[in-house]
Amino acid sequence: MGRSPCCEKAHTNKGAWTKEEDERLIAHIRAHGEGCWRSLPKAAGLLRCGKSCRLRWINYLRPDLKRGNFTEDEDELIIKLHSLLGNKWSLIAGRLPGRTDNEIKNHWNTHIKRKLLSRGVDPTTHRPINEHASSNITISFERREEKGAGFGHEERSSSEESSTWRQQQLKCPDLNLELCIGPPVQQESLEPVKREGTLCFSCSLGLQKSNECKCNGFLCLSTAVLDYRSLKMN
DNA sequence: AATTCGCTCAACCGCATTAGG
DNA sequence: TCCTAATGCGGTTGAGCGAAT
Repeated sequence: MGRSPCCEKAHTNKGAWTKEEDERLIAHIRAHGEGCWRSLPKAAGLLRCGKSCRLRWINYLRPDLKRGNFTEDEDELIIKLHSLLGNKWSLIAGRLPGRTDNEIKNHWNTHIKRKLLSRGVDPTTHRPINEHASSNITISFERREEKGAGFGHEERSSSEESSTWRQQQLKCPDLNLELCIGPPVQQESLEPVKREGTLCFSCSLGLQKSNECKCNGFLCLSTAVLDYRSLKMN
């Protein structure tokens, strides 16, 4: 019979939030903290569904939101993160303090996409536009020595599928798109400075590999290789 | 002044994932 | 281990606004 609706649609408000609703939500969260969104509307005296309350709080009412225009640095960071993570807006937002996934997604769709196109870069693949017009490119995230057992291929059990994979390899024999991300080449990487309270990229994604991680700075990919299989596992 | 057009962004929807019994 | 409810996420929509005609 399918899943029951997240709320009683007949008795909930929709559309723009009023000032009074905002105030009720803020007051309730200040008093009781975040969480238990399902029961929050009733407890706060709001005729909204829990999802709507959560979204309103996260995207608009949270006190730590930055708001305002994105800086050039933020734009470039979003572009870099998007080239690594794709449309994983919540992960990208995790690297931009004070910005929400919704805000970044909107900014990407309205500004950054256009910016990249004007540079002649495909916003989806992050490759020059005239390059991919001639061929379809399959990006492999696996390490060479793990072919056949790595991320994206563990389900390839049948011989038919593996031969398809071999054919793809034959089509592009010189194409090696192993994703290997190194730490940024900066002065800082030559003279590591310990920044307290900052997490490396892996840690912030929950990929920390305990003894290897030093968390020395921004986007320091501790193992120098972002293992996408771990991303999938986590 | 009225209308149209394009842009922005808050909010919604549906699916995926996670947590708990 | 399975099932259900709750939460999270990404794609999409549409109201509101300013600029252009």
